[in-house]
Amino acid sequence: MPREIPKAYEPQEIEERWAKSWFDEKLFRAENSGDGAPFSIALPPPNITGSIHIGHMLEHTQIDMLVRWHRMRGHHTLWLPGMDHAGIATQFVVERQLAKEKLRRQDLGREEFEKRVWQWKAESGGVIKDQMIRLGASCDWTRERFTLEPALYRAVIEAFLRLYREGLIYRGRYMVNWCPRCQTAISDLEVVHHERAGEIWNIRYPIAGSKEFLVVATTRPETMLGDTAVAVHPDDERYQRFIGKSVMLPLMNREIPVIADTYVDREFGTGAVKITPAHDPNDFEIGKRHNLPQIDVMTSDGHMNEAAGKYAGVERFAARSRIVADLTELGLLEGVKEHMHAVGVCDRCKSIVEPRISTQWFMKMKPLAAPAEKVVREGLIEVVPENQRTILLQWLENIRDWCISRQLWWGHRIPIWHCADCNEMVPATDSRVEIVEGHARAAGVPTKCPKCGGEKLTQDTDVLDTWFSSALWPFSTLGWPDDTEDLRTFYPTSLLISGYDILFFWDVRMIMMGLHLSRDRITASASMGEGSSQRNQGEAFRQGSQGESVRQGTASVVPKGVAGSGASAPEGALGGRSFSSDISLAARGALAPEDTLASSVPFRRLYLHSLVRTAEGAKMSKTKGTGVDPLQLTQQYGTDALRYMLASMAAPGTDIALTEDRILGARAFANKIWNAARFLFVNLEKVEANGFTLDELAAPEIRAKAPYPVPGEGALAHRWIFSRLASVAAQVNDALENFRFHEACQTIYQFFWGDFCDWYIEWVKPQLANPNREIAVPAWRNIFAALDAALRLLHPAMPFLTEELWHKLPQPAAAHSIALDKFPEPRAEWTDVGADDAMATLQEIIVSLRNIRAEMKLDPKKKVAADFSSRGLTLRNVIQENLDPLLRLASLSELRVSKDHLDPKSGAVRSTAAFDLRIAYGDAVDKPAEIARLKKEIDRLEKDIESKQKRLADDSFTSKAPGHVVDALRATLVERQIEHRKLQDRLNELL
RNA sequence: GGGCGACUAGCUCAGUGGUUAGAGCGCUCCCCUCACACGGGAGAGGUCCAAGGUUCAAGUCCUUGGUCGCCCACCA
Repeated sequence: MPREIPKAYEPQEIEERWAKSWFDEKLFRAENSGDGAPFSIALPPPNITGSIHIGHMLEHTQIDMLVRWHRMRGHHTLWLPGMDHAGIATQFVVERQLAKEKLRRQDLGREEFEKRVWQWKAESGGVIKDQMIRLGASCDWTRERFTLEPALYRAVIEAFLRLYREGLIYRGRYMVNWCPRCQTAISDLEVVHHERAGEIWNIRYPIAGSKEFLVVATTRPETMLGDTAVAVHPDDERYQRFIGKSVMLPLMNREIPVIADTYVDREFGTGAVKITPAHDPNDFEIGKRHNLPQIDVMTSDGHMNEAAGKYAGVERFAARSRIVADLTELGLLEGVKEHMHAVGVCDRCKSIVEPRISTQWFMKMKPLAAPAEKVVREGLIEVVPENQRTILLQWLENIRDWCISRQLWWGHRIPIWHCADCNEMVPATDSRVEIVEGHARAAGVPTKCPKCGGEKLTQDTDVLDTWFSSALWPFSTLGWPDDTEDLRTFYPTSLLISGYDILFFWDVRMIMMGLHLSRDRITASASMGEGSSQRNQGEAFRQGSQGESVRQGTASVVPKGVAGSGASAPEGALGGRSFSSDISLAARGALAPEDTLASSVPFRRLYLHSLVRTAEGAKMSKTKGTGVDPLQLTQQYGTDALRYMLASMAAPGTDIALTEDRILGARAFANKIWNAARFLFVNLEKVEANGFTLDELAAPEIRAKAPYPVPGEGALAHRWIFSRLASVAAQVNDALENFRFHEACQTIYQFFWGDFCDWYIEWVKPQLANPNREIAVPAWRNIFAALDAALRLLHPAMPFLTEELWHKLPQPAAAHSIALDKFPEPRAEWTDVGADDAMATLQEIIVSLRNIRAEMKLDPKKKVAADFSSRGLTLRNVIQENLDPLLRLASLSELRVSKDHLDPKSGAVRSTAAFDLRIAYGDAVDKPAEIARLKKEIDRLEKDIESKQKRLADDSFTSKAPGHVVDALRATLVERQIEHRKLQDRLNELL
């Protein structure tokens, strides 16, 4: 065992060594954990694009603490890691790289481009994994998954096909959010709104065949080129006479009708609205109601198209300026005002999003939301903190259909083929995948159109939103759709820990998909893609929009083909895209039975952790340079310190502002732990000379039998520290059970630094050097056992340091790691109320004596005599029994114990209700200072006594408050009165 | 427009109706005592944003207001 322990804790070498060892040994394989109840948790898969940031580290620290805690408590524990292909984000990164070579992805072509992305993934996709390993995440890396790997690709196809057959996925032409930079549709959630000062223009639209105008207001003049109507409120008296007439659309010279629609707000602007059904969600709806044509005036990259007449080819914002200028010239611009409004931008590239009509794939959300709502409402998924539960439920109530198709090349390609002859949509025959050049693609390629027999089938070019595959993560990673051992063992997962910022993107969608899909698995006997669902799925979708039985087996089903697509699709995308729900409440009542729901939730508990912010409270941002690199902090302060700092600040529901002094504090703590252990080993060397061996003092079987009785004066501290251990273990268990990481940290911190170091070690130091084996051996045994327990308590938060120190203690030959050791149990037989009380009193006495010394400015090295007085015989006995440590810790030469009055004139006195202490004045007596102190104290006590007396005099208090509260108050009052009298007497004697 | 959160010591934050509201850092004084100066000891420091209300009892629950922050939202 290495004995050269450096004075200051140097984490770097230790951490790197253990991180590598844990990984190489596959220490955290689920198979290495205990055989208790399963505890499973899926890592929120980081995007392959990035590197670990401090937010990941917070998340991983919290997950890791719980995972390690469960593992140490013997649970069959799995933390399943993996990465997300992050479609749009990754494509964005690789496109940027291409741009440096002056290339666009179109120049490469789809296949080449995909190769480039894979290549890039091979180079940089492993960064996060390496970082996680380095930071000590105790994942089962043998089960690592990637959303685009074959097995998960297959799960995605399977999920798509099922949902498609059920009519829950449909295709149609609707208003979507279009990013002209990324050139793809994006979901509502990927549009972020920024309040901006823009302009609103008032434009005159001449009434056809008249000199009058209708003035409309717009913030986007360029869209006017696609106007197909002007709308007014039907009851608006100003415009009644124009309804049914038409106006001449300026610049385009197109005659468009004036229509009446109650959507129009008479109070806003001029009360007349231009209607552009192809470029505005509301106008889209109005357009449908009034059968207006939809004129798309833009290209996919944000330029005006040929429908824009002379503006064709002009970039959208350039067109805006030109149109405003042209209107001005024509005298048709009535005015322009500054106007605050929310501009939607692409979450990824920050381009202004263009609402646009396009043919996309959508998922009906209402039918999926109903069961999700039920499980959350009924607590089958527990959401912490509580307010996030409300937010989640509100979002589910207002859910709208999800645009799941992306015009990207990096992702899961939609498993639908289009017939060139009749436009029929033909789904993949099954969910099989084949590996081509190392990567998966759908293998169930249909060869013949079932409708027209045509053989010219081409696969849909769109890919699925990244979040579609993420939504399957908890079960796809465990082998779904196959009925695997892992799925049976670890699904539903026990817990999901995620940031609240992806609650809607991910967490909720997992709940919906999990409830809908996870129950139907393919048994091992069935071949890939040919299984069928065995269990009754419940009736949820029997009464779905198609009004027919849609829940059927996996591959045996004749595809429903166009169900839910085209004209028969539910109304609207944006705006009205709210799936006019015919899943009624009655249908909700026919949801699957509780136990089935309970066994198909993706996770039983959901904990939304806080976000890390800068010291100023702003969101961290790489572009602003306010992001913090956790690996750099790790280099500087140590991983354990950083982990501890993050955990100690992770109070549920509040964001974390990162400050350096907290990290310094955590580093000091790590150092403290290191040095406490160092103390033991350094001193052990000294006694080894006397024939002691580490094994006899600290072998596992020796530690197991602690505490050992220590004869004579030293017994108390030993009884007390084990009593503390029991209580601390219970508190930590309780805190971790409730995600109160900060509380767990604080409890351990106070135990280790305060109880273990400041009191216990100081108390028993002389015993360890005692030549009498009868004393030294049990003392050593106890302190090693206590240290060992403390390390195990600390391990979930500070894995490296504790692993290192644990290995310095003798461990069973088979033991690999503290991570597989047991978490300390709150052992009832360790609880010792008598020791707790006695110790508390002794501590109080010692602190009081030190206080007197400090106030008297006595030389710290000089030992002085003191007097102790108490009427309590028990207390006096406690003093006598512990006189030796007491004298030492209070730096006294002697303590005279009596029950006599202590004269304050000859020394400085401190009193509690139970005892008095006095240290005789030496040369200098600062009487005025003592009198001032007494007066202040008396004043405080008087106020306190008064308030207590008042409350006790109140009948309503004594009659209504619980008895123990009243009794406690009475008891305290008596104590205060005694203290007060003592102080008053002393003051009188001094005056 | 809706919703959520925060406001407690100089700073950053805990605080789960019930004795005298806590921690870390910082500050003051003392100590380089043989594990640790990333240390030890002793202190100072708070009308818990404001005003009402509920309650025997409010930092804690309710209402209103203020300041700051965040999320959601199709008012041109």
